[in-house]
Amino acid sequence: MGRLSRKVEILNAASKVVSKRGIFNLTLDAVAEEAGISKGGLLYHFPSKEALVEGMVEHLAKNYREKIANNAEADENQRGSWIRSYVDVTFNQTYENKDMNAGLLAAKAVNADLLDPIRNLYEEWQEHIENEGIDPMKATIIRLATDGIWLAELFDIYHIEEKKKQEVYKVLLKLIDE
Amino acid sequence: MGRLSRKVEILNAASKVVSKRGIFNLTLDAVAEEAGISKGGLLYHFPSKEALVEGMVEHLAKNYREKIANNAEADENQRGSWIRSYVDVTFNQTYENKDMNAGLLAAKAVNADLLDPIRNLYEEWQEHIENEGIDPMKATIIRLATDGIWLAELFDIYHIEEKKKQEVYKVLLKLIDE
DNA sequence: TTTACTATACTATCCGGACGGTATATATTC
DNA sequence: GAATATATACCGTCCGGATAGTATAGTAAA
Repeated sequence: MGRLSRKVEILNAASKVVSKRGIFNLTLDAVAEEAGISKGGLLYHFPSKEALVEGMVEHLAKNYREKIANNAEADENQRGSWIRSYVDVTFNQTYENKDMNAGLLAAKAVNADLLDPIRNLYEEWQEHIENEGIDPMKATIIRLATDGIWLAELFDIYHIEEKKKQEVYKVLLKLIDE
Repeated sequence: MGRLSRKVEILNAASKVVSKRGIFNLTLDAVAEEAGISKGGLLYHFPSKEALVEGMVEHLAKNYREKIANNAEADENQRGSWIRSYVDVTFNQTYENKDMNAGLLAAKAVNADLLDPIRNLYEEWQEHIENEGIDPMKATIIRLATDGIWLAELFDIYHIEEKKKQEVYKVLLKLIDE
């Protein structure tokens, strides 16, 4: 297997379509074209649009879960490693964040039940964050503030200057260790 | 004018459709039915779907702006009145919050430029929050944490227990006055 | 009679998904 | 090893239904 599986390629294409062209252009034709496959081929792998979105959410939940977990494990300081990892990953806007947003929007649009894997993720993280030696309330507030950044970026609502964003980032990290 | 203007009724109906049935069901027919009007009547008031969504966003931005401002003015304590108002309104989940979410999602889906009034609102509030006697960084973090609650409720992603939510609320309010 | 509003009928486009095929690889049987 | 069968992966067309938007004729009130 020298390349990503076709399924994963399709899922990435779907995220790309949403990110670049919006939910209303998440059509089977558009995804097929972006993935370089025919519509028939797409439907072979995902028998319906809903199945496609389901796949998107599951895939991104898996990726994100691993990313945060690996990041937390790599931290030499155990205390607060999960909340630190969460803050890190959210602030370091990567392509995964975009995929996350695309998946969230797609699931919310197609069928809110498809958000379940994200709900599970959210609760898992909260569980970790509240049980790693940091005052739970403080940890929760740091987490929520991080989610606030996420909201602003999801809707591109608040053009926070990079410098200011980095300051917030630093303050949140410092708060963890106080 | 003993009743709301027809336009406003239509805008409320549109928000309701999005809240109850999702973005993909924000169709002219569905909005017309929800508003108790014909499709022709709807198109008389809003000549296109985009115009309708534009109307939604402008209307909710106006309402929200007034609501936060009134709340801030009614506060006997000047210091921190805006951030307090912002936290209050966001935590007290009202129908306006639902409308806000519906409008955000609709604008994001139809044409992200339509989010401009929200961008303006966001920056206005930030301006107030950073200049009312509270340490700007602290105020920003409180605001972001509040937005985190907003994100969770927008996607119904985190089933925070009401009790816990109220604790967070209280802690944020207390932080303002520290 | 103008303005504000409503209703109905219709058009053109788009989209999900079904479907009939094709190509290739691997087993199985004789 | 030739012939037959089966599974997997993929392609491109077609169709019914939904939807945005148009055209037009009407009503109520000021």
